[in-house]
Amino acid sequence: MADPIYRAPKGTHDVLWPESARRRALVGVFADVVEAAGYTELVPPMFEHVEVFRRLGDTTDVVRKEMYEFEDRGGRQIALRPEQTASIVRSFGEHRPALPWKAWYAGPNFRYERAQKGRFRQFDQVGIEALGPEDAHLDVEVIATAWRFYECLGLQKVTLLVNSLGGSEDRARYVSALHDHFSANLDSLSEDSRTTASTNPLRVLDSNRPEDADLIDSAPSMLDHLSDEAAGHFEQVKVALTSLEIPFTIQPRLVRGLDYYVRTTFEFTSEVFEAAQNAIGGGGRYDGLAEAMGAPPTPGVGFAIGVDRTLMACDAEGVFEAPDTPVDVFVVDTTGGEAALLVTDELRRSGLRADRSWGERSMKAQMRAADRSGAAMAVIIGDSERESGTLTLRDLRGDTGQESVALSSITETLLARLK
RNA sequence: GUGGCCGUAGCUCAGUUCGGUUAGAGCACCUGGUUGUGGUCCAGGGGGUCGGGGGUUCAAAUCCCCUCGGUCACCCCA
Repeated sequence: MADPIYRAPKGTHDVLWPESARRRALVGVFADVVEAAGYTELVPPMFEHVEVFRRLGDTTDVVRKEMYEFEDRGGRQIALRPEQTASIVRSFGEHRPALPWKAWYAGPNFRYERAQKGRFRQFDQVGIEALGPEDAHLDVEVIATAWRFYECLGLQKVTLLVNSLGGSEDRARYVSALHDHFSANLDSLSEDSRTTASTNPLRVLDSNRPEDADLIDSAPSMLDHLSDEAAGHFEQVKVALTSLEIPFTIQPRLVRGLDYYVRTTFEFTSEVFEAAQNAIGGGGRYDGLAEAMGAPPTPGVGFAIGVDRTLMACDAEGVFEAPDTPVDVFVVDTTGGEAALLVTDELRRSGLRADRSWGERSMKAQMRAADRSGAAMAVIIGDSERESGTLTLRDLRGDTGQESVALSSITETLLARLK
């Protein structure tokens, strides 16, 4: 293939129709689901001061090595957002809305990584964040909202994994226990995991390297290190999920890569994915994040759903196909095009979707274009119509033939025929 | 950042093992068969410096080197 001069940057791609229509439809479904639960849309900027994201934690890879950072012309240190929770919480601190505050968002994020299946440098997420209540039922509302969204798309093979990381003290005690466990057996860990074991032992639990499997299996469980308070919170979450009849699996090794999570964490994976990147959504509680951003200490919980991966899961399950959006009418004009210009304009102003063909093409060619447009009806304007001041209407879907209609009544006739 | 695989028409791919007429097919596109009428059918047509550069050779899509791109996996995450 002759290389085009320019191509989309690595890890990005153009979304052409009909996939573009499908994405828009997905966001539409999402908006319906979350707005039905009282979430309102927040549209944060796509870039922030670098410091906003640094608050997410020094050991978070997303922040440490995957951010698109640059200095703007005013000397400000800016980063394209690698996720949106930080922006939402920053926005919360800036505007101090009344609590509880429930916001949803949709839009692209940017991470400098090597692309692979289901992982891109620019990727869309939809998500919600709820700030204020510490109520375990809020955790469950957030999880349930994601679950209902997947249901609305028609997805059946989604698995919900839940875990509790405990409060910050619990977490610290657990990390130290993990550290001891791994340090005692460093030799049997993979090379990469050895360094991770000292910097961020929790992350080792996420390793996919086969050499690490045994030591991960034998590692102490987070659930044994929960305080009574955290254990109680987690218990409430499990009970409420059960009463909502949302099936879940406890995954004590579910860590997640953003360091701000405490207590409840969860992840949705697709069972039908052949790809390694099988997480289609995830989230959790981040009670310390608002404070870290300089806002009044405010607990929060939320999730992000990956649009690209969710659509891949839909593909794998054969659900949520791209909507077909053909025009209603296609105008064929062999008299030069002025008639088509006027007729399409009139039809469009009356609310009909109308397209036409271009150039001095034969009627055969124009009819072929009409057929391919998917339009239900064709309006034909040739020399004889021009002389008699009429238009010919042809049904393109069935075999009901065609009829002659006065120029002045074309719109009302079409509206009646297309009903 | 590390490793595996792959780059031939707009798309999906033959051809590369063992170098040898003018590089093919299907789909898509255009024109005609049908001087006004689509979808089926038939005929014809346009479109490729075989990702790019260098090398070996009488001769390279085919062999060698470099490079760019894609893809999959690790890391990490959606």
